[in-house]
Amino acid sequence: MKIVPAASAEAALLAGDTPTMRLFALLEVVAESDQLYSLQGLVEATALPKPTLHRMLQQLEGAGLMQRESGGRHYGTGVRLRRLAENLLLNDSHHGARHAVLRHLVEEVGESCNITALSGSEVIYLDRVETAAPLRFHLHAGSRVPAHCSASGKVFLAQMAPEQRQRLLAAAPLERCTPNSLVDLGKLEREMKKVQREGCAVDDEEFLPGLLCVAVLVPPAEGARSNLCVAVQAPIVRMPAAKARRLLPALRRAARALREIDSHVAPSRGAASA
Amino acid sequence: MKIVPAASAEAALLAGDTPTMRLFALLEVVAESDQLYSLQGLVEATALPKPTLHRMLQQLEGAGLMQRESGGRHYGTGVRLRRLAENLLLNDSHHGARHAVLRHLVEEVGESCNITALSGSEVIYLDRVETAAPLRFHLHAGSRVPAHCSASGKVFLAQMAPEQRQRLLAAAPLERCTPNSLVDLGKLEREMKKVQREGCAVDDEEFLPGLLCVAVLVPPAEGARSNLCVAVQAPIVRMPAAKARRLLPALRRAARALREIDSHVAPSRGAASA
DNA sequence: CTCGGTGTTTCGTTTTCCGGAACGCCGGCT
DNA sequence: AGCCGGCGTTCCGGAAAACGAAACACCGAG
Repeated sequence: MKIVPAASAEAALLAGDTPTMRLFALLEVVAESDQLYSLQGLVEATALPKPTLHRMLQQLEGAGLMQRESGGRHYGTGVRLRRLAENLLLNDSHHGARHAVLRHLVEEVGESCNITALSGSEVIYLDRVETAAPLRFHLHAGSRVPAHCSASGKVFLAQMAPEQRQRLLAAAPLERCTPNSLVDLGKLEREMKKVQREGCAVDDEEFLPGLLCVAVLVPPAEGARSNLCVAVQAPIVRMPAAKARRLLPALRRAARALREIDSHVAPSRGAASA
Repeated sequence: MKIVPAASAEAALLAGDTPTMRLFALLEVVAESDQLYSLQGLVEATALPKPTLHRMLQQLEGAGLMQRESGGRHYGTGVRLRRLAENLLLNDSHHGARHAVLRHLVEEVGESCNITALSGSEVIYLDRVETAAPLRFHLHAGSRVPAHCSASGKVFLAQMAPEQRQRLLAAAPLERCTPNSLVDLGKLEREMKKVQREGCAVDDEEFLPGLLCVAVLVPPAEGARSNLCVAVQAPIVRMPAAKARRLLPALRRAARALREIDSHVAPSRGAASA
């Protein structure tokens, strides 16, 4: 039983289940703000014990991920971390390409769109591009949503074999996010049929009140299954179901474009350097 | 005293004294090349035991630092890691020597300059210093611009392997920001040749009407690639292309200065301070 | 239905991490 | 000077995580 000391009104404590993740969270804290931290400052910002933090910083410094600044009394990000960051952004052309497709789709349909994947029984937002419209939902990339009450989630579920779906859904009681959420296994099963028939799923205020969402699967290679969806999401006042369905062709085009991107993957051995 | 076994042509084994650092090294391996790795592929690339690698990847995936792609058989970098990378580069630029170099450059050439990095298919302004002249474009640090119609973006694209560039550009139709934008793949490819030949890229009203921009790469360590550019940006009425080219020596000096900042950090090992 | 290659799980051992308590250092105050 | 309070650093025994050989599960090809 861990009694977390309530972290005060200040910044939340470091999330972290394993030692490594705590280290990572520490890096995020430092990277997120444009300042140098003293040990004591980090103690206050993270609510971790001082010796622990000291050890972590030592390790990070030794590895070149952080470095001391201004006479050793403060820590900043290190060269190696910067290099990692640069390489990462420079090289992730898969993500870059997907993002481009998404941006183009948003421009075409005029509403916020996102790319999702299933992880366990949750849907992860891999990427998201917002519409320019002033009224919009704020759902950023990286967030997670229960599968049973999201359009993408229902698409993923619908392509599973029934018993696989059962296993996933039976694991935990279906959370009711809104009055519209499908929390009944029977109803959900019928919804699956509908999704299979229509080749798309609609989330009609099942996750958040006022939010309507339509998702289609990025078509898999061949007979296989896919773990990528594209979806459009908008306030229901601006995009009722009827209008959303009219956007389906554009969604499907984007989905096909995304398949193209993911189709060619690297072999085991790296070739890399030109 | 540690004698590293000659690193070989391939990054043979993972350096790492502690479990966390091994994880980090793994991230570096994945971030350094633009490809998706299978578990087996990573076993070959890192010489780590398979179950160990499997556990590491599980942990990273659970934390959102990596994610599975193309049907769960391959791993790529995750949203959270990308966000960390972007934050890092953004915030790190504000204080410190880089900003000073930039300010000095602006003073020298008399026009607004900025430092940029590529993220996916967009260019991010890491830092920017404005000229004092009253007529100027308002483009602040942190904003993003499509790679294909910005000078910095073209520099980044030009250093990529052709197929990587292809993937990035083919994903979505190239947006035409102005009549001058290069939206034709063939033309763009010819432009790449030119950039490689001249060692700099010019954006001649391709992003905003009336805006001319010249960018050079911050030279990478050795044979590697870089994800940093310096560029000067000004109204074309004040800085026509001919005048911009006359500023190239100053730009290159600044670029070299920026490399210096990133390279010599004086860690305990290596010495070799310039 | 075997076989080779891959992804995944198990489990006893080894290594690392954890953080309360205590210590040393320094600058400001009396 | 002497005291004090904040900060960085070190110790060390209990707790937790990582390790990786072996074995298992899965799939498509022969």
